[in-house]
Amino acid sequence: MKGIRRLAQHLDISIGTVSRALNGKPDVNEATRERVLKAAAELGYVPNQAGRALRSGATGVIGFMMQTGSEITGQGDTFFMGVFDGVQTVFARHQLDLVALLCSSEEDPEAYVQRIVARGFADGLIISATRRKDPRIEYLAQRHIPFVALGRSLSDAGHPWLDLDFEAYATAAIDRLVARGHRRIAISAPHDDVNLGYVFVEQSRRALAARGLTLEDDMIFRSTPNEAGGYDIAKRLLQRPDQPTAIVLINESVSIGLYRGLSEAGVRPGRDIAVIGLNSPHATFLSPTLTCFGLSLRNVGIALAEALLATMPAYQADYPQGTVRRLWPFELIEGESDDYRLP
Amino acid sequence: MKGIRRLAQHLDISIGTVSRALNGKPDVNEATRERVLKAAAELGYVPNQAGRALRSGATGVIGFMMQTGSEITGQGDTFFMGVFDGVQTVFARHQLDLVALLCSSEEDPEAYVQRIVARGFADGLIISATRRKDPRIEYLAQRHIPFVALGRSLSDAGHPWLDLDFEAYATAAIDRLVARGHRRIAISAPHDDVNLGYVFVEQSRRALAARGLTLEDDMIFRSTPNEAGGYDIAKRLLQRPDQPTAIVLINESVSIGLYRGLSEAGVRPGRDIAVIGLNSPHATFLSPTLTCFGLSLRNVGIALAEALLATMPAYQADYPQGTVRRLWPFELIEGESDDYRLP
DNA sequence: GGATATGCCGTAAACGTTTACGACGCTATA
DNA sequence: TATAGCGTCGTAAACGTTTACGGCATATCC
Repeated sequence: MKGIRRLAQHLDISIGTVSRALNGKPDVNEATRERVLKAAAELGYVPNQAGRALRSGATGVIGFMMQTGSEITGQGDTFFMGVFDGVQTVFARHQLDLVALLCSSEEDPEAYVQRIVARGFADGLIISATRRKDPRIEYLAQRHIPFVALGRSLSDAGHPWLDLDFEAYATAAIDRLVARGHRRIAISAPHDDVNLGYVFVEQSRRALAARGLTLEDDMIFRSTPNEAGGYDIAKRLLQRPDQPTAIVLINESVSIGLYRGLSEAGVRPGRDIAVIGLNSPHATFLSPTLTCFGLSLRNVGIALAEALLATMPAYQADYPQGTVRRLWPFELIEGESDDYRLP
Repeated sequence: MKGIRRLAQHLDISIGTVSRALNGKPDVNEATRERVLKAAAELGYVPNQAGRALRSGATGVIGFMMQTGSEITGQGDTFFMGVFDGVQTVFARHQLDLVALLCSSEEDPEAYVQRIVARGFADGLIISATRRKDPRIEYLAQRHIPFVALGRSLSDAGHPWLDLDFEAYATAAIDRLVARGHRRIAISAPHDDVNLGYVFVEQSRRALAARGLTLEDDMIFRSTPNEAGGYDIAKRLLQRPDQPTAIVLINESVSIGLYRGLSEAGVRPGRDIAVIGLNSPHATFLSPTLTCFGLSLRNVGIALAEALLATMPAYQADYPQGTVRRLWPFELIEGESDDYRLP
């Protein structure tokens, strides 16, 4: 005898009452409820996931989907760890468990999400690294699976999303550089169709145009979003006859490799070239210090969790209604890397 | 009508036969098996996780347990991403899904693992960041839950484990430094009781003793295993009257902060102090280049997965028997950071 | 005091799948 | 021809939980 039966037998009451007591249903005496909770704790009873899920459809699990694999990663750094931290503080209040769904780079993300959904793996999903056109969104929305996207997309299904305000970042960074006299400003960009890349490139273009400048195509340095990509950018950038005098980076890790590539050529950020990037634990310790934009990943995680729960019937009572679509602002952290000024 | 019933109705055969066909059971005609597989693909049928798990006990999911939370992380970097990559290539062959079980820093790891097991969440577990004495191991072994540990522990339950060879690392690094004339050699260490910290400290002590040197307690710089910890080490190290002339680091990220802290004081690795660390994507791009020890995380992941599957009855036919207990060797990557020599 | 409401609890069906068991038709053997 | 064996398939019971439903007390009302 095991499971809820054992608990019921031990207490000499029916399994129905035990279940109701544990799940906080109304029609159960407070005295017996306490007896049940006490016994459950003593016997270490934990409801079986499969049984519960099969009957009620709820698993008590929220999945955070992320891609793995050598190329795409680089994003996979401490970024997600910070977000997880925030998400979990919210979920803990509802006895929800957060698990990371690791989609291999060899598997199609849409097929993966379909599999997860069909298997009834999680009650809700958080998807990240949204593509400009993202089939996952359409699929989830159509099936009415509760989900929230970290990142916008052209695929609009009236779904909730959160995103970092890369437009504001591009504008602020470029305005700052233009104000310091820069005219030939380069930017970095991912070479896949992840949405933030598009947003960043286009807004950079507009910000430059507003200052009477144009973003030439060869001033867009596409790279893998990791340290090696940054190193590669430095090499390509330095061998150009019309070197840019400043560069704005869209990824946290590329600054590391960029610094290295520049220093090998004796080029020093803040003295010979202006660099603006995004904040991260290791970017913080670059020398010379990186002028960067950052935000509280934990707060993003909290907002992400709340946005998701607001769409789930079982939890939405505790959260403000309405599908949230929210841009999260960056804050400037002044460093030395953009001290380089032109007349 | 949905699920397997729909598929059976569509094919006009019983659900039992459909199930047997899909699961590769012997007593089913090859022709009908093909019909079933074809129809399943067309209708996009995926067996419901809960139903399957409830009946057969198998979920098709392997959990990789890792801690989240601001303090402990720092390990959470690209390290795990590399391991995941290897694990998944093995699991893909068996239609097993890898998910990361994120244990919040506010929850007791043992309670967490008990909850996961009692819920019947996964068929097998990979646990990481093993403690010197780790209650998770005893619990899992006692319940006969298939698992493998990434990291050794004093808690020996005859269980399979893999670990990086930190003894060899300590010995090689210290021998190298001693050969270059160093006598006052410092090491870094975590301040919790994670097993690798203990191993590293003790082996460093032995390696020094073998050279007639002693590891003074105040030459052990305990810190958080991240960039900030490295920065802190630099500050503490520099204000000492009897500054060490060399330091060996046990973590991948601390080198970043250490470099920064040293450079602020005008101390340059390889010229004024010798530094040896562990390899990582960002350590690779430090300047001056870091002399470090590294290995293929992907291969570690592959070995980890194979070690786990070898203990699971459903899969062990494909893998060599015997519980694996294996140390993984580091390889030296020579850099400039330990060029500093003493007479 | 009878009818009605209320609080609490037990019963049993249902969720979707796997699998032990038995049934059926066919072939091979005696 | 009778029997045994084999290949294939359908039937139905289980897995552990939740929950609709009904039943039994006790309290409340006229």
